[in-house]
Amino acid sequence: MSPTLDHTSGGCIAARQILDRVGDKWSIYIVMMLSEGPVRFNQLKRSIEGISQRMLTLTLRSLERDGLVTRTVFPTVPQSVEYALTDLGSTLLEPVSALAQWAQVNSTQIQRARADFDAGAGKADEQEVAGVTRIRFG
Amino acid sequence: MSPTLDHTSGGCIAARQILDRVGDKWSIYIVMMLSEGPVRFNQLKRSIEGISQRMLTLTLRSLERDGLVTRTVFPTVPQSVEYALTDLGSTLLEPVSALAQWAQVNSTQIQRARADFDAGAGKADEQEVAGVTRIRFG
DNA sequence: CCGTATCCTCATCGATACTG
DNA sequence: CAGTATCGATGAGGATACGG
Repeated sequence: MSPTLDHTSGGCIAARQILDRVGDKWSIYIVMMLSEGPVRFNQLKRSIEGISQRMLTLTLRSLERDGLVTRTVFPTVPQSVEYALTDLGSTLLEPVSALAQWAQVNSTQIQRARADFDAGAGKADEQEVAGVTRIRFG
Repeated sequence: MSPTLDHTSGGCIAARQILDRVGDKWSIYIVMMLSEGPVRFNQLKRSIEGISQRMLTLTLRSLERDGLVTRTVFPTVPQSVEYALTDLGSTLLEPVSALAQWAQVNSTQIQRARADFDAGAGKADEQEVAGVTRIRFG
């Protein structure tokens, strides 16, 4: 393990804040769709399976507010609006991709752990119980 | 920017799954508290500001189910229970810390973006509007 | 000390309908 | 095409009380 992992109080707060930002239901989908260049509103809506118009608007506004995406209106008729990652938004892709990669690498292990846990649920004699290796003093 | 960022369909799914896992309100706090060694239930409860007993239990169960933490019961009187990261849980700390570091580095920039956005809200003449640089065709 | 059970609240999000 | 407005369901999560 790396000895330089940041698990200080500040690190916790920072982690939570960014997870609040990008941990919602749709943000990463949008960020990843925009990773290759600007995309129009309805293009996003079509390519992100299951997103509602409402949530697409809300999530884009929120990303725009945080300086992660830009919104550009083209006054054509009918109008079209393009969304694109800012430089800041682009840099976010790196740690997010690292997380995604971790997930892909360890997904089978997690699935097995879940299956094992669910299989053993309720069986008291399968629970891990340590012997009394220490006496309480206090 | 790195040319090897994974924004494939599989990468999206993987990202969402891990964010569902670790993006909830309390998981990172717990994982980070356990990063330096085993901690007992009530120690966790005391050190994680604002967590309820209910949510601590639920989140720990969920982390245990996914093979990220272990639960060890010491049959002392009264009983004590220690939680610790598994090897898998430890490896998760790295991408999570990367995210936290990104958040810390860019937090001021985000705060300013928010302030700017909120200040300009409602003022139509401040919105970014592109000229008609292309004609719609179909 | 370490939980589980119950109730209650509030934010999130989908569905639908309507505007420039 | 790109939104906004409104409503309703759902579920996450806090408070509290109780049990092993």
